[in-house]
Amino acid sequence: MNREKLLEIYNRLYTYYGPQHWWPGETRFEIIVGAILTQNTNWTNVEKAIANLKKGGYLTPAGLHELPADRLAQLIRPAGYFNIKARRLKCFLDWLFDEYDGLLESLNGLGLSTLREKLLAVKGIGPETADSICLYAFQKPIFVVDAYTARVFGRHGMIEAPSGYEQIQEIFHEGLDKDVQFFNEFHALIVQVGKNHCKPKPICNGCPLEDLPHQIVSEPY
DNA sequence: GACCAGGCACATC
DNA sequence: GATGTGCATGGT
Repeated sequence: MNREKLLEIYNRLYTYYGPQHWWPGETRFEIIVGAILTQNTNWTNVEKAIANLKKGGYLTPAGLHELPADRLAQLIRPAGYFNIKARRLKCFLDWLFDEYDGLLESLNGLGLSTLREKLLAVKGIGPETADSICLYAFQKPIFVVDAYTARVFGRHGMIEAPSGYEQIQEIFHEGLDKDVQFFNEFHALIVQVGKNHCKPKPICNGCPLEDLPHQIVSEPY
């Protein structure tokens, strides 16, 4: 039912911002680490943490698996929440080595719903992080919801007041074709408009969605 | 100095 | 099941 509206928003954002080339990260493992580090955190801070890991030569499953947690925490310090994120990375790696011998390729063979469930069972990986990993690291067709998604589409009247993660995700899965590249680009574009215009204090002037019906509403998610 | 950032787990009611 | 809180750095 919302297909037309969703596509109009996508087209406007794509016309305005162009292709986003997501996820920023050179390897599958870097994407996964970035997904955990960026939880509630500005990406520029994550880049510094990742640079530290790269510089030390630790940005591999084995490298991080062997690194002591307190040493890891110091390296990812710029990303904020460094103690808890060090533990979360460790949880992921412990699981990866316990269950799959440290081989990410083994995860690639799993179906989308199985992979998602298994990721969610890892402490520190919630719905958004799991879906980011599925979509951006493993090219599985799933739409990633985040705070920007809720805010942008809440303001444009497409999301009811209190909505849960899966409820919002359903809107996109129902209205759109399950296409990896399309989901990739759409989410990245939503982050762009969120960063530039659709903030808690909106900067509607110059927003590519400015002339669409919208109003400031309480955060729906 | 206040506000914000690509969440999540856990406690409490 | 809903709501509140801790986690923390760095840019605007």
